[in-house]
Formats: sequence, C-alpha cells, structure tokens
Amino acid sequence: MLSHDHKKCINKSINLAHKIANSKAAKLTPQRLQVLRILLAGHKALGAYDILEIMREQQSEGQSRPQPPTVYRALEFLLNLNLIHKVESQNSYYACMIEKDVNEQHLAQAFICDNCGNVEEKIAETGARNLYEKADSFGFKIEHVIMECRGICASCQLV
Amino acid sequence: MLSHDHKKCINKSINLAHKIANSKAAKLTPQRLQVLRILLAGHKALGAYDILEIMREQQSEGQSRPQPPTVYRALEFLLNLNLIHKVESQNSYYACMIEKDVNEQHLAQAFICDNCGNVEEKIAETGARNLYEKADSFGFKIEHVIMECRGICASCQLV
DNA sequence: TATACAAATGTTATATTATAACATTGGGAA
DNA sequence: TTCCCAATGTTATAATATAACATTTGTATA
Ligand SMILES: [Zn+2]
Ligand SMILES: [Zn+2]
Ligand SMILES: [Zn+2]
Ligand SMILES: [Zn+2]
Repeated sequence: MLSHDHKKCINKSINLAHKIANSKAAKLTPQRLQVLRILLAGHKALGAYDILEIMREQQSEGQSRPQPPTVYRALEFLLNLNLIHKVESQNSYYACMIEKDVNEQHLAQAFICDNCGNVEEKIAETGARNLYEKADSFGFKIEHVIMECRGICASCQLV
Repeated sequence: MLSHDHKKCINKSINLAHKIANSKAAKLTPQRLQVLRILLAGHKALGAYDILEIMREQQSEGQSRPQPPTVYRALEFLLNLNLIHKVESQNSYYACMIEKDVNEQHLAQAFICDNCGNVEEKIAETGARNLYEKADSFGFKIEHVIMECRGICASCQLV
C-alpha cells in the first residue's frame, strides 16, 4: 500500500490536523504532534507502548523520559479530534487516512492485515446506513460504531 | 429486553451448546458450562474478572479457588465454538443470542447499551455483504469481522 | 489390568494495557 | 504582577491477559 507519495500524504495530514485543531481551539502541542507523526510514519497500527518506545528513541537532550500517561494523553487528544482511530480488537492506534474537510465526520471501517500490520481505512456508507436503520428498528440510539475487518491484505496474499 | 421467557431462552442455548460441542467432538466440561451459564444468566457482557468473581461465589466445598487462566481458557473454548462473543471495545464477553442451527455461521452485530450494559445481538446481512464487497475491491481477504454499536438502549432512553 | 498418552485443569508468576492521583510548569487574562 | 488553568511530569497501581510448568483425569491400547 505504499504505492503513493507518502511524504505528501504525511504533510497533507499534518496540515489538516493543524486546521482541525485550530477550528476547535484545541492545541496541537509538540508532544501531541510527535505522536501523530509517529503514527503517520506508516499506515500501520501501533500499540501505546510501541509509541512510547519510539518517543523515547526520539528523545533529545534535556527532555525527560516519557511515561505511559504521556502517550495515553496524546492519544486521547488525537482520538477526540478524530485524527487517529483505535483498533479495538488489538489495542492499537493508527492515523486517520481519510481525506476530509475540517468538521467533516466519517464513520471509519478499518481493514487490518494480520500479517504485515497495514491498515486500510475506508468510509462506511451503506454498511453504516444499515446499522443505523437496524438500531432504529428497536429504538437503540447509536453513539459510536466500531467496524473492523481482520484478515490478509492483497500483497501479503501473494507471498 | 427481558420481555421474553428467559429460562426457556437459557435452556435452548444450553441444548444448542451441547449439540454444537458434540458435532465438533469438543467437550463442554462442567467448568466451561459454568462460564456459559454465568454469561447466559443475563443478556449482558461481563469482563473476565467479573466472571471469575462469580465462579468464586459459586464455588462449592472442596473445589479449588479459580484463577484467571481458568476463566480465559473457558472463554477461549466458548469463543471458538461461537457460543459467546467478545465485545472488543470493552473487553467483555456475552453469550450468543442468535437462534441458529448446529454448523450455521453468523456474523454478529452487537448493540451495547452504555447505561445498563445490555447487549442486543443481530445478524449482519447487508452490512456484511457491503464489507466483503469493499474488501474484494482491493484484494483484502477477510478472516474476522468486528461490528459493535455503543449507545443507549430503548428502555434506558425513557429514563 | 497395567501403561501410556493427551486433554483438561491447577498453580504461580508475570506480561500487557491503561488510569489514578498528585506535583510542577508555563502561558495568557485580569 | 498575580492568578488561573491547561499541559506536562512523576509515581504508583489498576485492569486485562498469558506464559510456563505441575497435576489430574479419562481413555486407548498393549
Ligand atoms: Zn478516519
Ligand atoms: Zn499485509
Ligand atoms: Zn452470536
Ligand atoms: Zn439499556
């Protein structure tokens, strides 16, 4: 899935992140941006402690050694802005890869390769409509939807 | 959602469980049955340690105090037979409530009430088809699908 | 019946994921 | 300047899950 210009992809995402943060008067601090960048480095889902380790590797002189709450706070912030998503079925996190407008909502479907870890994110359309209709039919009010597909991606099937 | 005859509901599920286990030459031992019964007691999702606590309460003389692996082993067994499902977004487990035939597969959609904990399980039809089509479109081979809706159930909205 | 094997269970310890609680810092607003 | 509050730092611990090895139990078969 790295058939695209990933540097451009990252820059686009970071620009959008700044816009979204500004529009909500939320502060995309260096630390939060660092976590976002770590996730944007690849279209893979990483665990919180994987991210922590990378933060420690990237740690420069004079900075204090990051601790778990640091990661979880950044993740929470980014999740709230919908800049990242959590893969509930594996306790991991990936950067949103949907090209969207500021304020645009989207219901994500994640296709996670259990071989290489890549995540392909799609927008749920029909599938989501179906869920909301079904919920309506018995009076359930949906607050949050989780749609994840675990499996093997195209390139991993070739091997 | 307890507008049904729950004793009958439980018995039906347990009969089916025996049939499914037999058909796969899998042993539904007393311990495994105990865990299934605990989950069947209500249409709620319970955490592994909640189940463990109940097992300990139900512990009779001479039996040894159950430990975490005991619960997780039983859960794994029941998950494999599709007799229970995991709510990935809250690390909890509930008894399957789909009336199905032995050997019948189903793709579950769980509607979890964040107020009362009740789970309503539906079979994904349209939604699932949509997912598989989408996956096909970029060569992704789906092994397992997770569809969860978190929200508020009808009766909790009345309060 | 005796032996041997495998599945299930028991037991202890520990790994992994996540949060509570409180202290400190730093950048505006008044 | 003083105050406030959001952000970060720090320490400890909670919650979820599994590894590793010992023991039991049922049953196949020699
Ligand atoms: Zn997204
Ligand atoms: Zn792959
Ligand atoms: Zn089910
Ligand atoms: Zn409810």
